[in-house]
Amino acid sequence: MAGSRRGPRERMVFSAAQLIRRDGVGATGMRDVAAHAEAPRGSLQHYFPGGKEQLVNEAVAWAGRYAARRVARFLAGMAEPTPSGLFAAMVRQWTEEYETAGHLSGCPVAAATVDCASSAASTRQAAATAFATWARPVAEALTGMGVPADRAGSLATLMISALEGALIIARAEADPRALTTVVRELGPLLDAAVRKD
Amino acid sequence: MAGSRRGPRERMVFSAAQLIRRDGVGATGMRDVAAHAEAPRGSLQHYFPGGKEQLVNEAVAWAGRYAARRVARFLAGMAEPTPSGLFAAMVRQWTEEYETAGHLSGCPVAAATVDCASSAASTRQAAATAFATWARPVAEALTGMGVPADRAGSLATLMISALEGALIIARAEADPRALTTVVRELGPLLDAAVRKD
DNA sequence: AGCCGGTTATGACGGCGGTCATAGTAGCGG
DNA sequence: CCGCTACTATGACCGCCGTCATAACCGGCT
Repeated sequence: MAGSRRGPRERMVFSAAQLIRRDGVGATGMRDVAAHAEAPRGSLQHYFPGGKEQLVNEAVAWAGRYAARRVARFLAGMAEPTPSGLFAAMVRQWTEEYETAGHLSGCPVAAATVDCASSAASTRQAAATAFATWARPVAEALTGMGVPADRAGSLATLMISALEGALIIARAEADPRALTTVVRELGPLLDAAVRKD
Repeated sequence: MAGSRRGPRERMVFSAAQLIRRDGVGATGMRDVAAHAEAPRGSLQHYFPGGKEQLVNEAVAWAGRYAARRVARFLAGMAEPTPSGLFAAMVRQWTEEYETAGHLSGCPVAAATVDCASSAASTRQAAATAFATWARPVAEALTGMGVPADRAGSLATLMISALEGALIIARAEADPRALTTVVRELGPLLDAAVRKD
């Protein structure tokens, strides 16, 4: 993985996001993160003097930026972009993971929200900005496809909501069916929002 | 609350669900559950010899049945039921909670999935059946409203997905906006699925 | 060489978690 | 009164976790 080429700090943030999205925040220990990142345990307090909360917050922020980057890459790779195509591409990331890995992991931002929203205000805030970071390029892409500006933001929220919710159901069912279902049902609505002209 | 009239066992299951949906599974201790239920700590191992996993599983199952019961009550209270009306009623439960309590808690099934799907197989299974228990009456209601049978199940999945996802975003933002957004955007699609005749 | 800031290494500490063991109580049929 | 079952009570055990303290490294600079 290209991650091992990065510095130890970024590796730990990356590993934290990976472990959190699989096991949740509570079940992810600092020692686990260091081990997974093949980083020295002593570096944790050096790079993250704010402790676990800081590490989690940075992992969440990293995930938000990563999701936004994915959206940009999807758009660049689509010849004739459509809202449903973008949504399908966003979801495909997880269905592909299921096909290759044989199981489904969740979204670190969702995990952090579920585990920390009521206890750690800073993490809740980090998750909110992560979602915003993710939704912004989606909404911009929609307007670029001809969706009226006043609906683009709402539809972006709907897309991410449906994705996150379906991901949870799919994990519970250990089956990506819910993901493909929301793509199939939501796609037409999204395309119908494109301004005809 | 009517809960104190029930037996201690059911009270503990109820309390577990409440604490889990607020703090997540990892951050919810057995002692906390007993204290919240005003039940003796010693009763935990008596009623739940399977330990925390059993308690969590029962809390998840209870939440699934509760959600299904809510759906039935919504339908009974609606003069002219429509898909969008049902969805709005399902979401309203949380927006109302925000208005009265001033903050948003999550869904215990989602929390259990996020925290346990990759570690406790029985809990993952319990969450899957809870979602199925919830989705079934929704799908049946949709068919009763004239939605073609082959789409009712898919739309029920989409409704629950959008609800769960929006709930996570709303919690992160500490604002129910995402919930109202998905109702507004998804409502028309749901109503459009009703067979015209 | 000597120093020094940025790192890594390691062990200890306090707290809390789930679980177990054991004893206690209350009710009740015999 | 006995014995039995259902339930309650309490404390102890062990392990893990996040955090801190302390010391060692190590490259580069003077």
